[in-house]
Amino acid sequence: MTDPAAPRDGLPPGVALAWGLQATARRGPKPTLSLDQIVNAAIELADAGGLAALSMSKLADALGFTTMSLYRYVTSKDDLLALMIDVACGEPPAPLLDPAPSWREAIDRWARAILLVYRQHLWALHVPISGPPIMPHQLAWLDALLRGMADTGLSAQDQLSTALLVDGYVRSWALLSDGLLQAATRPSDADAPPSALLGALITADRYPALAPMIAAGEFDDDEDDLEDIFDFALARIIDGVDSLVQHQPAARSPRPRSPRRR
Amino acid sequence: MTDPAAPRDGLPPGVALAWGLQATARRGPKPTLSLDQIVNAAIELADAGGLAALSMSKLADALGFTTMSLYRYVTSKDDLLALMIDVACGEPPAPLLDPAPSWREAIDRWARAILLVYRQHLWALHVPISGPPIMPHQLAWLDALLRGMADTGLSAQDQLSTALLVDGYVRSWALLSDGLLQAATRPSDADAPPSALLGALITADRYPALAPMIAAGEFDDDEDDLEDIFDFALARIIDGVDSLVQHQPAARSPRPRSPRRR
DNA sequence: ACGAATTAGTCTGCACCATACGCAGTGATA
DNA sequence: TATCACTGCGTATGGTGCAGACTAATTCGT
Repeated sequence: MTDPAAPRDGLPPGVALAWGLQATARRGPKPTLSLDQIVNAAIELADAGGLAALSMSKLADALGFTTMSLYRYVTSKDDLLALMIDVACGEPPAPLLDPAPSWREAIDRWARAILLVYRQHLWALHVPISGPPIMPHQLAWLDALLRGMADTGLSAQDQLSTALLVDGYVRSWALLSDGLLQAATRPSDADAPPSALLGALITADRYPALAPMIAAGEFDDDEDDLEDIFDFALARIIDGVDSLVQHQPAARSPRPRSPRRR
Repeated sequence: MTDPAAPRDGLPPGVALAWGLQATARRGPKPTLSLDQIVNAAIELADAGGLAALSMSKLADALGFTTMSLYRYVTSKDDLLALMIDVACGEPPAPLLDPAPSWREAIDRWARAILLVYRQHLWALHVPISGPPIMPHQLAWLDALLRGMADTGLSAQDQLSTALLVDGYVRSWALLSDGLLQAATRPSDADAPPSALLGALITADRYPALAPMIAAGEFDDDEDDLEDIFDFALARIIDGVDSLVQHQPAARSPRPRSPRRR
């Protein structure tokens, strides 16, 4: 309880730091390190080599300090990860905050913008979610998306649900597409062989719908195909929202919230 | 290269095992363990305590063997994880394979069925994706979904993209909803306080769209709200596919594949 | 029937991990 | 000036995945 990162009531340790509310210390030697340095160096390491490449000792080495000195700034590695995610998200780019020609366009732009972020910091998606988003930058992104949906006429709940849908798909897509690309650009030790061998295993009687597609080569995706898949899915999501918007013009409440208990 | 798990050309080690093509060994003492035992015990451990609770030594302890004995059956922990995922998926339940009244219904049922699986084996979603799905049960699930979409009239590529969309959203939803529920059912050390404190931090000038929603309590989700969110998103996805099906009745090819290079 | 070949499980050891704890020095405050 | 909160470091603990040598069991070729 003597760490400098215990500033306010109830808040989880890292969260308070991210909002910049630490009771600035006075006594003692000036810190030669700073939280910013640490977090940025950690992001650099994780960007380069994934979460596996980020250990407290490697991070300390990169900064020229010993492992344990980091714990003066961060209460645990999980804490550090939370801060890293928030910094890595960054502020939503300015064009996203300008009013878009339509909410369809707004969602589309938002999804593509955050996909870039996720791709750049893929490790962030591997950090387990431990609660609702409460970090400033995450909320800023969410706010940007909600602003774009303002003129859909949807209820607040539906807007939130839509935001979760869009973000959720982008996240899983970022993970999947990276896995596919990485597999495709590997030394080929397990590239062509499976394609042939699997063709023999995926028989039409066990996989009646899949087998013909494999045989037709629909699985041999290159990078452009992957982009097509994302475009397709995003368009489907937006169409799905659109069909709701069209059919429920204004002041709708077709999905009443379950009555509040307690 | 002397392990019994090196069966066929090119295939990654675990994959071959999952398809059941190991060159059955002859000489030497009879194995007292079996791959099934190991994988099932590992799944049990992971189900109970997450991926963090699964270490080779804990697994060996649970089976009453030493750590290293496991490596006679499995070439690496990653290998084990791949096998675990395949077994944990299991065969798609029978009702999913019966023809549904409509493809809309088929997608809906499939998504809810696989959500149950993901919820039961959440750890599986934390294992990084390392390539296209090539395990038998994963492909069986994919095939089941594709069968349900057969009468959409969509191209094979669009069907695949749709499948990826549905699965991708379910995955991210399983992860998120678990995180939210876990946070909500925690000892309350960080439950009520943030809600109040964050309200003060999330100001209307920095978060113009979000702040009113927070103030209105749209964020205080209970379990039923979470189900509503999933229902909503799934309906949006299906609607989005529907709008494409409606506008492109048959034999469509509006999204030409990018021309094959190489 | 017997030795050779092959395999199952164990043991030891290595490199690495997060982090608890205590200590030395620093430097602003009383 | 004396205090003492604070920074940064060293050491230590108990964990991880896994390489490699070793023992004992089993089966094949002869």
